[in-house]
Amino acid sequence: MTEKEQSLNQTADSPQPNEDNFGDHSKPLRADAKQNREQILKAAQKIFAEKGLSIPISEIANQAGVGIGTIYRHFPTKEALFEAVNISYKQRLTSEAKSLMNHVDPGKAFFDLFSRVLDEGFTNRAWKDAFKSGALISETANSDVLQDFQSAIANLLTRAQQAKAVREDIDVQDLSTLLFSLLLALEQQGSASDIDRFHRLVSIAIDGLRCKDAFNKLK
Amino acid sequence: MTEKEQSLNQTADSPQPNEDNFGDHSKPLRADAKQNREQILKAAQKIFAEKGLSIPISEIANQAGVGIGTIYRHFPTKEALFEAVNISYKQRLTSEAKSLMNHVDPGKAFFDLFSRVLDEGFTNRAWKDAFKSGALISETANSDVLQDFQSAIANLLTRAQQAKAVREDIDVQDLSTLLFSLLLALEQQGSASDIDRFHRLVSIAIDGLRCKDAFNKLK
DNA sequence: ACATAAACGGAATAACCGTTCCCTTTATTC
DNA sequence: GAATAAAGGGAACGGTTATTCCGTTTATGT
Repeated sequence: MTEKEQSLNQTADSPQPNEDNFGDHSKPLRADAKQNREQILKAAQKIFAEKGLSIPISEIANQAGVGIGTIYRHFPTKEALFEAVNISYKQRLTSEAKSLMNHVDPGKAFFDLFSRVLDEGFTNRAWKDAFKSGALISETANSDVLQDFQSAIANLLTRAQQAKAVREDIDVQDLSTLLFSLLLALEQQGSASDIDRFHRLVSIAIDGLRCKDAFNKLK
Repeated sequence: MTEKEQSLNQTADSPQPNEDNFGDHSKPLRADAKQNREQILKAAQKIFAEKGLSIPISEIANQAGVGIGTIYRHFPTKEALFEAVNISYKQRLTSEAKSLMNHVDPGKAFFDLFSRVLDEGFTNRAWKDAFKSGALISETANSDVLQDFQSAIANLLTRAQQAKAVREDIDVQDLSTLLFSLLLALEQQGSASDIDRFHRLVSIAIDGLRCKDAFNKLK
């Protein structure tokens, strides 16, 4: 659906104004360009967080005070812009995950991260959409950040499982799916005082994840 | 987004060919009309179940062997068609719920229904979309069927809670949200052998829903 | 068979958006 | 303060659908 008509109106020598500096860092940007790029990212961050991936590009352009063309000068597609915005979230959570890795209680460390990811999603719609579009689970580019994120989580999970704090039959994929599903849950549901409901859901998930050995020992 | 331009191209006396017999049962349908209506419902049921709410209407028209116009003669909007299809799912599950209401073990009865709803969603995309569009939780029309469904579930839940099989701090809304979230989980994720993953998820949810008293008693 | 209202079909309409194109504006360099 | 290449803006394009409109076909009653 994206790779259809490549070289249609491309009369073999036109200057190809776009698809230039997207890998970026090739040439220093002009002063105004750099500023606009930042405005765009800021606006995108705000609007994606509020309304999710589905808003029209034009809305971001408005908010940023630039034209649509300017956005496309800086980012080849809407998705690329979205990705750019999401990288920072991923980095933040990754660093939180890493700092939790040395926690004395592997179970607590794991469930802390679990809650953090969900809390982020509760207030940040872009984060949910990132999960939805698979941006956190598989996919293409920015694999450095993504892999970091993945392996940090995997590490916490494994340690928690070894400590018998988390049931052993699940893997990172299960975890992603579970997170994904909880994040989506509140998407289109009533919005108001749902924080209580949300916490109850999280609590159910956490109890469900717990290793039953802890209880079995009591017998 | 749906109530915008009402009477724009409406020159005050045009015959309004549509919006006639949608409340229906007013006049007996012509023989071929009745047959087509059934074909449409059958096709819609199949295609919605396979591909969800997002397929174009034209695809249903093809499958049913009728023109687009015919569909709109019978159903005022795409959503109305979707709703018509979904009513039967709701009715089926409602009757299952009712038959579980007298089960000796309220806990088992509740978790059986819980699993049934999820299994349905696992193979029926329309069912997921129904949840997504809120069709099972709040909303407008067909309130008879919906209320039946809701109260049947509420009943099972309450009984299970009274029997200390399910934690007492949740309500039907929580339950809906949880179901909703699990149904959505597998939507855009890998598809192949996901049934195992799905069952693990369900198992997590069920364990999380259990009343902790059962374990506490062991102390 | 015929008349006629009901039902059909599907081209045309309308609205929405991502992306491109190209003309205009501006930062930078000398 | 020109010259010029980079950057900006936003109208226009193209694709996708839901929905409408109206000329054609058909079931039904007589």
